[in-house]
Amino acid sequence: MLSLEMRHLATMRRAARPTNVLTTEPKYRRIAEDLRAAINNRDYLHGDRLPGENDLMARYQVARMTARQALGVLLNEGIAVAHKGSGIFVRDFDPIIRESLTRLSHDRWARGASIWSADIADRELQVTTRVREDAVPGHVAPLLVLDVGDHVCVRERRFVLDSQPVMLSTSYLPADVVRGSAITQEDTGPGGTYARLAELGHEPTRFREDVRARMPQPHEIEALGLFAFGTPVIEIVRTAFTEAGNPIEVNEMTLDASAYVLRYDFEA
Amino acid sequence: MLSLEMRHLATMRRAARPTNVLTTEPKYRRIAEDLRAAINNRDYLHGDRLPGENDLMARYQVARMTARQALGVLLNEGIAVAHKGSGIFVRDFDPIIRESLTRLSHDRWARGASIWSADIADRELQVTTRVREDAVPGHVAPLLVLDVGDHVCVRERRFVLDSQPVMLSTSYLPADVVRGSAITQEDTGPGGTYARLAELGHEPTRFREDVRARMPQPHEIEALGLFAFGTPVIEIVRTAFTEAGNPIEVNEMTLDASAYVLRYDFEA
DNA sequence: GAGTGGTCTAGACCACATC
DNA sequence: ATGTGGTCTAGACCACTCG
Repeated sequence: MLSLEMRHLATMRRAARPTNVLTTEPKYRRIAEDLRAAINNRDYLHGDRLPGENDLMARYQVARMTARQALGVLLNEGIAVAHKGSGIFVRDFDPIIRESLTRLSHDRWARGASIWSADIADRELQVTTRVREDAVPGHVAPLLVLDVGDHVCVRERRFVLDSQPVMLSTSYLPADVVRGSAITQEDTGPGGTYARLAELGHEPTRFREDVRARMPQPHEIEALGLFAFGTPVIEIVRTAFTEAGNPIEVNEMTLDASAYVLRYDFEA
Repeated sequence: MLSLEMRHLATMRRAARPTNVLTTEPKYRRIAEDLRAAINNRDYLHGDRLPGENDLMARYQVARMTARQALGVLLNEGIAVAHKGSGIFVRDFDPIIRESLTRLSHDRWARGASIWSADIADRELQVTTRVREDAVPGHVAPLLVLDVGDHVCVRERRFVLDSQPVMLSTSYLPADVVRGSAITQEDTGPGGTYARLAELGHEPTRFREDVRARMPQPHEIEALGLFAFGTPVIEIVRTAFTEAGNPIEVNEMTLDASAYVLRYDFEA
């Protein structure tokens, strides 16, 4: 183990940065680099336990806080996850592929199939739904071309796959349009919201998805059961338009980025 | 300020968790919550300086490391950015919208326009390109239906917008196909790589984009000039197929998630 | 019970930015 | 010159997990 440290002391002086002749990386980062290199080198595989705080303190002769800082780097990078009382483990990435274009093809949802069926095959999906009517949020109003104070039907859903929450979804529809339809019920019936909209004469035919990634807020960490560090969320804002080009629904989705790959297929 | 702390001591005992009757949030998190709430409450606006370590130590009567930990939460959430020697500031989000579908429409790139022109209007874009030939990387080989050991033309590009690096792009093409064409040059000529592929009888007509988000690796932090904390990257793997359905190019893109929104428009 | 990560204290020195 | 964040030490107690 000492030889390990000697090697790193030898590589401590690195290529010069702007002003100084010698720039030394902070200790915690060099420790993190070692661990990262070892992981990339397959010394530790998915699920393997990494050296803990005490190991690193002994190996590198540093204080506990410095060892923690080094491990914190890997947690922040999402390369490792901490299990309290047990250790820090290498993380893997085995995502759900979300087929985005074909999912919304007319023949699929018009027949009554869930738009989710293509994505997750035969894995067990549980959905909890809450519906309410409320004033349109400020950031949604312009997307639906509504005025502040106008009311919307708000459908909040939480998707749990194999007992693992994977997505939060909040859908906004003009209250005047959907009032009295099954859209205001928890169960929207066969074909879901879009089939009901079609029956109401507002069939959605064009879609826009705006995708961004960011770090989660605490309530999202809790609702999605994310690890406290290193897991971004993907935010999708989908707007559905009628043939006439009028927006009829806005759906804000928040996805655990460690669980998803979004797939978009299209033609030139 | 004392009253502020008193309020929080009052709300310190929270809704019960699994076993314990009383669960107390760690100090650093309650401090972080205060700051987050203040930001959401518009007490601090984009670019405003937040209370620093010394402020928080005095306000909350905690040690420096605890105050640092609280600020670290906001940095990790990407809500704030640290400027050494100056302070910690509220961050904003003013993204480039990347129009993904129309960008690749045939008439656009066939006419010689850059696929980027639609995205960024008249802002100044600089591209640095490196081209080389190499053995196909293991993770790319199956996408291009190549065997290990087969060679590919590798085009590495770095896009800098208004002196801010925003995207890294690595494109792989079968070496046998593109050898001798302008694709192996830094400047691929009018219409770019796809126009040259068309001339070679391998016109791409179908595209697949797989999108994921993750935390950046150190070399990506450096290459993209990211803040060290709180900024995920978006990874796009685009595969281009010919009319016959054969993959002809794989392009791995890495985007600063704080700089981009991906927009996908499509029809039912 | 021994080991793990999670939180916290009370100091210290440094590089950097601003005035 | 002062204040800022960045790094680091050397302790401590806790809750949790596992054998």
